[in-house]
Amino acid sequence: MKQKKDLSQLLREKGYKITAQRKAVLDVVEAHDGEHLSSQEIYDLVRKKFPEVGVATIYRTLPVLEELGFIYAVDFEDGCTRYELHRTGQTHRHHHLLCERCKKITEVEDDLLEEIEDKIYGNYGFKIKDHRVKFYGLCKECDNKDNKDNNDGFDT
Amino acid sequence: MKQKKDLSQLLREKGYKITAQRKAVLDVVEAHDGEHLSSQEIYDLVRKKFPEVGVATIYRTLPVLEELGFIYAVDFEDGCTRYELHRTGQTHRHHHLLCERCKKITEVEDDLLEEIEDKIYGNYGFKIKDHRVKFYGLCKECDNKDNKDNNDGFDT
DNA sequence: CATACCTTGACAATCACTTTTATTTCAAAA
DNA sequence: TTTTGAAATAAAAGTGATTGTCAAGGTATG
Ligand SMILES: [Mn+2]
Ligand SMILES: [Mn+2]
Ligand SMILES: [Zn+2]
Ligand SMILES: [Zn+2]
Repeated sequence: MKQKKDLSQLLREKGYKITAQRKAVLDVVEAHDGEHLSSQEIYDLVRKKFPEVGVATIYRTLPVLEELGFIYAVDFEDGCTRYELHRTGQTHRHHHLLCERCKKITEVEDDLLEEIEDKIYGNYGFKIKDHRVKFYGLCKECDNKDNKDNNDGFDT
Repeated sequence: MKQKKDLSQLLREKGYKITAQRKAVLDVVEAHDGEHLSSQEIYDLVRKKFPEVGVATIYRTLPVLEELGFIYAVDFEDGCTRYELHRTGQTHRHHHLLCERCKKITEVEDDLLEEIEDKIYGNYGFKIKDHRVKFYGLCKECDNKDNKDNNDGFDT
């Protein structure tokens, strides 16, 4: 109820029309803050409230919401585009930790990249506006499990 | 002629068979070091030397070469998987700078992330093994062009 | 309300990639 | 060498996500 009236406003500003479908799609993504829903999952969720909506509408709406800055597309290389809420205040995309074992995804809100981005500007003259960062490895739980399993010192 | 005999060796070690198709695919990626070829582009290049090869073979071979550590898959969100040579000595994936204006892709060989990865291990207990990092912005040339175009101080 | 233009739903089409099937090749054993 | 069975291949059909088409319906103004 805080970002909702901005949708109408922003749609209008960009010359888009205000429709129930567009609101419904945003509602779903907002209701699932913290998750990374696929287009199909969003479609299924929208249909619960709005059974007659078409898939194409979902696929057309998501890029519009992204353009307006309400959502971000994310890619976890699982064969489909996923979306997450762009939380107000977030200036850059947050990073993701992907556990190779249990597939859990953890969000890292700290940006941590300013220094690197300065170095890159110095070395390449490339002016960075945003980034996509994924870290692959083992989450705390999976790492602990590993260490318990082979706690003999074979490290060669 | 330096990594080529390793292919046979590694294929054997992993229980894969040594085939002309697999060699031909690696040859193509090696011959295009510095580029980011799509599966289809690789297919077309392999066919020049090996006209009877099938697409499916290309799609099956690329993940095998990736598993063996010869190539990396990269994703520039243009609807297809691209591959690049895994240069010997490279321990982590290098980063890419993507210019939003001219679409040029620049490689950053410096890792620069050790410090951040330590912080993440401290804060989340997540043990990082590798990463995918893309920076979006303006390359030096496009940035210079921009600054020349509007060199009046409108910054509000 | 009327007009002009957007947006939508249904569904066909596309696109990258995978699976299937019949056939060939590899390499270990005879 | 020749045999032989598993593994790999080419070609074609299939898959699943996403996009294009188009007639019908909705939205914003006057
Ligand atoms: Mn996230
Ligand atoms: Mn590269
Ligand atoms: Zn885990
Ligand atoms: Zn540029």
